[in-house]
Amino acid sequence: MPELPEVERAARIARRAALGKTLARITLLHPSLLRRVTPPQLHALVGATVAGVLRRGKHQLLELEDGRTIHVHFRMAGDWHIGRVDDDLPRQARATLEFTDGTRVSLVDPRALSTLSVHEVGDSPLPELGPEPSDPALTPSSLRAALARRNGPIKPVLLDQRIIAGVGNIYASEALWRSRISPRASASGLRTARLASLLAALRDVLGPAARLPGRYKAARDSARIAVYGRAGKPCRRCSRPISRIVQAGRSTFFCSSCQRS
DNA sequence: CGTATCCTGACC
DNA sequence: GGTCAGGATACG
Repeated sequence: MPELPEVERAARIARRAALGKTLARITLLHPSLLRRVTPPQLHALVGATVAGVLRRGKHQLLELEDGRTIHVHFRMAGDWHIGRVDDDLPRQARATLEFTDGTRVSLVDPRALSTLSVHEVGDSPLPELGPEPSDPALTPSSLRAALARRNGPIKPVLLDQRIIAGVGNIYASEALWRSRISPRASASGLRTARLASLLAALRDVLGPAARLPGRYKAARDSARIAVYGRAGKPCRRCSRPISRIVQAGRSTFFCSSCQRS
């Protein structure tokens, strides 16, 4: 499920469910969650109140009034499910956050790759991340500078969260298709004009949360996914078949006819 | 740089 | 049974 637009939506849902509420109980339902958090850390959260729910890239931060932070990353398949403490647990619930008002926020994840960690005051919960797509300081020339020392093809580099936070495998392919740039084009070789169109395409395809402040985009066409998963089907621009290749272990979909290096 | 790894489920 | 999966990281 989750790239930036889906995580943005999830963070909103969590915010509506949890903001201002006080934790009554946190339960881990799958041992994979123990990779980043200990039961004592979780028990110590009881009684804390959620002061804010933020998204940064694909990361979610539940900021507590006392300055601690709960960090959640959905990885490939995580999502929130909101319910009440006496509801049946959703299938594949991996952790639950229960609040004193009876709200239950469940982390559901069929693959159990999601991570949850607790950070004390002064302990930064986030890894090194590039700018948000919506950051006005992100410009074609700043992007060019960020790519200057990168050797390989552009598509895998776009997945590096230190370049632009929140770009994932689907929308990387989509943005390259929209800007007619080959996924195999050299990252450091792209000139500012082409990066301007790539950046515009990324902001467009990543949805409202990725747009520059104050800019609207009217139509959310159903053709938002133009290439991903469409190997062999006709390109929506030139009708030639879409190709699938593997780069850095991930699928890339593109049109070898109208996307050029 | 590429590859393996963490997990489970869907699909061929 | 094998392959693939919208992510990230640890390795060689």
